[in-house]
Amino acid sequence: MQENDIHTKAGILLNGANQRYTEGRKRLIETLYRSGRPVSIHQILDLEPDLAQSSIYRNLDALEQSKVIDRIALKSGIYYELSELFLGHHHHMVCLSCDTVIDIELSATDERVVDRILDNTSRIHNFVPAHHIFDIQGFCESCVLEIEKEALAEGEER
Amino acid sequence: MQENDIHTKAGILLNGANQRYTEGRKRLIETLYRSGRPVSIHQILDLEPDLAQSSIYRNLDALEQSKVIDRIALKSGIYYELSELFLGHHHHMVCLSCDTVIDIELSATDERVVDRILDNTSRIHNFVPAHHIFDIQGFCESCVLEIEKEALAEGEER
DNA sequence: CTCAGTGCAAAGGATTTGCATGCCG
DNA sequence: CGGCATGCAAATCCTTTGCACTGAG
Repeated sequence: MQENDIHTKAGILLNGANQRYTEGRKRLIETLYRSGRPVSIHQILDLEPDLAQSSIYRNLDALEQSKVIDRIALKSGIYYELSELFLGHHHHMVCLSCDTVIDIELSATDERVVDRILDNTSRIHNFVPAHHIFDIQGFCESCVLEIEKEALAEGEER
Repeated sequence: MQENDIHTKAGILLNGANQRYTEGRKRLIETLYRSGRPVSIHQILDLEPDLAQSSIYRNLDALEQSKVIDRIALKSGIYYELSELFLGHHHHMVCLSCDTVIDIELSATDERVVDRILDNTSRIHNFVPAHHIFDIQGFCESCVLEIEKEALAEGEER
């Protein structure tokens, strides 16, 4: 999706929720768009040093409620990204070493399988399903290389 | 697993991590065991009013590092429960209305399917997988009844 | 114009830390 | 005993709130 389309769509979503599309909100959306992956609150505050912190918090709330962005809870904290209305349905891979989060997509088949499991399991427990979270935790390529290098260095010491 | 066995096993795990099995830690484990579901930090603080807050935080950390308990990050906050070493591998169903979290198990077949998807997806992205999180978000039975009741009442008003 | 959004500063909560004391091993 | 764990209070960090001012519609 083009950056222009994003702003148009975000404007419509905000309007529909009786919210204005202000400069500060536009900035946040651009930051999320450019990052291309979930961004932690800490990172957002760093990336937007000249927006008031209080406005950032308030705007993230407004954008979340208007369904422009999604809030993601991970062990390493809260992250935000453009909502699935922009990015489509997807999942996350979280590196347990460096806390980086990347978006991934399952094949259509796998996604269908996950959906079926979701429905069956929900039915068993009289639960009305809304979403599923299927996140993979592990170690990203660069951290694995890092870890292997350290292991090697340790081995040589002995 | 019996309560006695839990304490024995917890003691071994703590010992292995050079940690003592103190009264305060025992209390926390009992609270988690009795709850039978993930418990939020807020709830833990409420349930243990005569333990110092700082000790609770420190002990939750110590227990997590010793793999006695698991920390779970959800949109509604941080939760703790006995680790999978005690409860076995399982997943969570989170009610978006009342924030209750319950443990669920997938059938062996479904679990195998999820594992296969996990492995394939990780391989594509050069990622070394450690765990997967497959949590279901939706509305629990009692909240659905509640919501339906309200909808009905609204309908009658008109 | 008018009201929602902003910035600033202060309040409020949650979590962490320092230090003297207690208790597990 | 010796050192880790505890309790208390203070410090710190994160997030929310109040209020006067600005800008979007």
